[in-house]
Amino acid sequence: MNSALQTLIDRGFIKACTNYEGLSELMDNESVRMYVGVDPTGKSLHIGHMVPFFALHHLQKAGHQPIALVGGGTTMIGDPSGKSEMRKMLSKEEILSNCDSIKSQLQTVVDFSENPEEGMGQAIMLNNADWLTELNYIDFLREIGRHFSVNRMLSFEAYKQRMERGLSFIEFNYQLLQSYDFYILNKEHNCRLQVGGDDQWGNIVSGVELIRKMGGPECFGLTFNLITRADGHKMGKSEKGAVFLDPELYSPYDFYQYWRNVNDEDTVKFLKLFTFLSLDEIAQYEKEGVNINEAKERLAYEQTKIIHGVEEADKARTAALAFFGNKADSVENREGMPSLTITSAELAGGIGVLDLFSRTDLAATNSEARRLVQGGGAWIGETKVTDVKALIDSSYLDEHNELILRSGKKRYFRIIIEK
RNA sequence: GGAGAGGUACCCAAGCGGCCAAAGGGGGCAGACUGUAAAUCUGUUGGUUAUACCUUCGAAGGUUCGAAUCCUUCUCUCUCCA
Repeated sequence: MNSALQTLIDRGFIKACTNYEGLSELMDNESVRMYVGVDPTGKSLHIGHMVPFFALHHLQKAGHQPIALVGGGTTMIGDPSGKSEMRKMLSKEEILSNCDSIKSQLQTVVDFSENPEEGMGQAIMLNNADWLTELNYIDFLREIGRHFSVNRMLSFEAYKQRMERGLSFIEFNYQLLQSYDFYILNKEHNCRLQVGGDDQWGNIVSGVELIRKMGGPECFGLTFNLITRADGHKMGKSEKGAVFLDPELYSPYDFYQYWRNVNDEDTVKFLKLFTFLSLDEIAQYEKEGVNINEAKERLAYEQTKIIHGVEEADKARTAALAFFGNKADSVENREGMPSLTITSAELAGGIGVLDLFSRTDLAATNSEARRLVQGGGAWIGETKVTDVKALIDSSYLDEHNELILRSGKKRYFRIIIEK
């Protein structure tokens, strides 16, 4: 088996492949161009989107050439999946701006630079709007549509389920468009492999078949396991919704905490999938008697480092250690914490607890803050606040002239006082 | 085009004239237990200047002392038939 492919298998990425032997041979013989699709429906990706890109990272390192294909064209018609959701018809401008931010996020894992390191493959980013928007319906049906059998499409698992609940014509066409993408990428860029989540299996296979029917070379499809959590929750979802990569939407501190708090059973699995640590190194954490919390700290640190950079990772880690590890909580250690600045004049006048908490991320509204106080989960420093009418003034300041608000045991927020 | 069934809070889902800010479950938050884990148990879960008030049950009108509940129109979704 090809060593790069073997790496993906060992790390737990792979679910299925259209032809292991063929792909392995191809990868042994040449630098393979491969693609994965991503829809620019939002400003930020979340960690669930990243699995295929982590896989691409390993393949790029082995000298293969990743293509990130943003679905600018497919997004134009809106994604109809999810029955209660309104179709998102994004403007071209929105899509373009989304593409930009998505690219910068992908750059943390895949190297798109012009001159990648020695031995690494060249990565590029393309947008399927470039060819999809020009399509002529009649031509498309004549050349592409005739290769698809409705009977066969309906036999795919993805559609079977939708037959129960209803399936719009537009959604039914996704498979054709995605297959066409693969066909174009093969023709124009010599792309031989498409990778994606397991839910993409049907679409990927039909792309491979389309290329064959159109007289192209044998192409390959590779899908990755849908990542699940041991507790059955959806990967990448948290109390705040999706765990976004954008620091504006999900602070690096919270991001670190998300990984720090994964299930015991998931820890090693996630180390393999979401970090670049060698398997040997990860094996250290699997040994009997190893403190599972060390593994989780490592996971959180490595993952934060990849997405937000060393600096943010360090800050998040020191902040976390300061509050959970009983280390001296110097001001530097608080840097990674979400914070808010208020003036000393305002504080001197006294601020109601509810008001103060609702201005932080700890409570969205006054009522939520009230519940928190009444439930006994609101803290300022080491003082539990139990009176909803309490006025917070400078007497609450700690030795660093700051306020550290806390919701329960885990969520912290730092109030910085401006003179 | 015809017939029927529906649109309820973050999600699923009860309610079918006042006791409804709306049962139950999921999810979230907090408390207990812990290892910043899981499981379990308890509380809580529209908003506000808070023993009261305001806005919510697809949209707009109407009946009524009083509507998520009844009537009219509109709109969207689904199922069956053509």
